[in-house]
This record gives sequence, structure tokens and C-alpha cells, in this order.
Amino acid sequence: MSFMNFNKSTEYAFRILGFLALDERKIYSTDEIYNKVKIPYRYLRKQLTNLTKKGLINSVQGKHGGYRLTKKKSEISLYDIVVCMEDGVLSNECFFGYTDCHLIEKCAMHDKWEEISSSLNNLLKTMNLADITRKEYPAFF
Amino acid sequence: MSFMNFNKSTEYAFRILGFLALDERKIYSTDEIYNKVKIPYRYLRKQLTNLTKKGLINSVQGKHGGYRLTKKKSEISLYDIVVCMEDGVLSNECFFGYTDCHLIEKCAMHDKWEEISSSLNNLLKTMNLADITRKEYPAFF
DNA sequence: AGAAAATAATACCTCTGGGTGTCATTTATG
DNA sequence: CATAAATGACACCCAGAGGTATTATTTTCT
Ligand code: SF4
Ligand code: SF4
Repeated sequence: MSFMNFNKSTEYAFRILGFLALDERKIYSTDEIYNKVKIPYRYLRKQLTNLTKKGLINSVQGKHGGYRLTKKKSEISLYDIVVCMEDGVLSNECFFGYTDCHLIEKCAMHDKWEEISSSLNNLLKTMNLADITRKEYPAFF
Repeated sequence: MSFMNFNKSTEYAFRILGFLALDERKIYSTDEIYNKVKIPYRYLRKQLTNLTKKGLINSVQGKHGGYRLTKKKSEISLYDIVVCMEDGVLSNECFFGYTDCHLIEKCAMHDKWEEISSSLNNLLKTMNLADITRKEYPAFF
């Protein structure tokens, strides 16, 4: 039982970008992506144009069109992806959900919570699309 | 910037139960709680009766009524609170949000993700309402 | 030029979490 | 017994996430 989770769109972005990272030069069509990535077709379409608007991928219109990463896979960290997707999310540093903690000293949870949350941030910052597509590991789709 | 967060009701539950833990025998009225806990009044009311139905607190109706913990504060872990509140949440073990990963070997993210998520679970399981109200620490409200 | 194959735009639907508003019920006490 | 002070029960509302459907645009190919 885990309580951490990103929102679906972010998870989908991981999958999509991870898939595109297999060959960063190639232009993948929606259908090619669809077969691997287990995302409802219409929603995938929407996400792809969203990712395009957000600048994470380039789109090529017209026949033989499709999508490809805007940057080299080693230059896109998971952290980049999350901040890009989760923009609406107010940065929530407080275990109790306070946005305005005026405590001078920290409460019993503060440091423990921060430790975990910073180790998550660390993980996201150190892992990039190249890392998660290394051939030592099986692909996640 | 942190991406972990429980839903608001769970955070509210932490605050409410943490407050009630100050004196586990005392019966606190909604108004007493309201002044400390920074939750919209009507919603607080609703949450209090929810927590009652869920069995985390007892309510006393009528004049001089209010709420108090059902168990000793040292016997209610944060984990208990979270599972109780977040019941609808499907246990999400997969970084990519898959519910049916058929990989025999684990992908590049699996172990790293699991490590963080299990250290969170650990924290929640080891901390209880007595722990977070120790006088060494300032109260979180 | 025109058909085919792709993405873009737009509009809508549905469900849930968070939040409000009103009235009903319970209980202590003068 | 009547009133006041508390909680309980409902019945809404709203915004946003996730998802669907339809039509428009862009490009290639014959
Ligand atoms: S000290 Fe406690 S209440 Fe204040 S921000 Fe940190 S975790 Fe939240
Ligand atoms: S191996 Fe990877 S894809 Fe499979 S459950 Fe673990 S994290 Fe998810």
C-alpha cells in the first residue's frame, strides 16, 4: 500500500516520453505509441498535443507525421517532466497541509517529512529519460 | 517543491486528531477545535461527523457535547489515519501508474520508487498521535 | 488537383473532492 | 417543560481531472 502517486497525466507523460526516448530521432505516430503505452486512445491524442504545447515534444503534422522529443533523452529529467505537468500543484512542504506555518521551531513531523520528500525530489532530479531506458532493465511497457 | 501530499481531508484529520490528542479525556466542542485547526467551519463539522462514523473519534451529542478520541493517543498511528481516510485510493505500487505490470524483472524505477514509498510507510507506521504531540516540539496549530 | 494520413482545435461529458446551507435531533439546565 | 447549546442528516454547489466525440487543418503522394 503506497500513498504516493502523481496524477494520471503525469504518469502518462512518463510512459509516453519514456517510449519516445527509445529512439530520440524517430518520429512516432500516435498509433505506434498507442500500442505500447496503455492509455485510452482519445486521451492519448489529447495528451500528445498537450505535451507539444508544453514544449516537451515536437509534433510533425500531415502524412507521416508524429512526435519526437524536443531534447536529447539524457537532458530531460523526471523532475522536469513532473514540474511541467504538475504546474497547478501548489508546492506543499507541510505534512499537515498548512500553507502558512508560522512556527519558529519545527513541529514533530517537519524534518522527517522533509527528509522523505527531498529524497523523492532527489530521485526525480537524478533520473532522466536515458536512465530509465537503459538496456540493462526491461522496458516498462 | 514537493510532490507528495495526502488529500485535504487526510491532512485535516491529522490536524483534528492531533488537536484532540492534547487531552485525550476531554470533550472538545467544534468551536474549540475550530479556533485552532484552520479548517472551514462547515467542512470541519462535516469532517467531525465523518471521523465519528469511521470510528476514529466518539461524539457526545447535546449541550456540552463534542468529540474525543476513541483510543489512547499512543494507539493511533498516522498510518491508521491515512488508511482510514484514503480508503478509496487504490494501492499504487507502480511509478508509472500501471495496475497490472507483468514484467518478470523490474524496470529501472521499481526499486528506487519502492524504497522511498516504503520509507514513507515506515514513517507513518512508527509515528502515532502521542509522538506528534510531545512537548519537546511546538504544536502544529 | 484531390485523396489519404496524419495532428490540432474545440466542445462536451462525468465523477469526485472540497466546500456550503438548512433543518432535525439530542441533551443539560434553569 | 422550555430553551439553549451542541451534533447529525441532507441536499446542494463548484471546479478540475480524466475521458470522449466531432470537425478542421496540415502535409504527402499519386
Ligand atoms: S513545522 Fe510542522 S506544521 Fe509547520 S510547516 Fe513544518 S510540518 Fe508543517
Ligand atoms: S517494474 Fe516498473 S512498470 Fe512494473 S510495477 Fe515496477 S515500476 Fe511499475
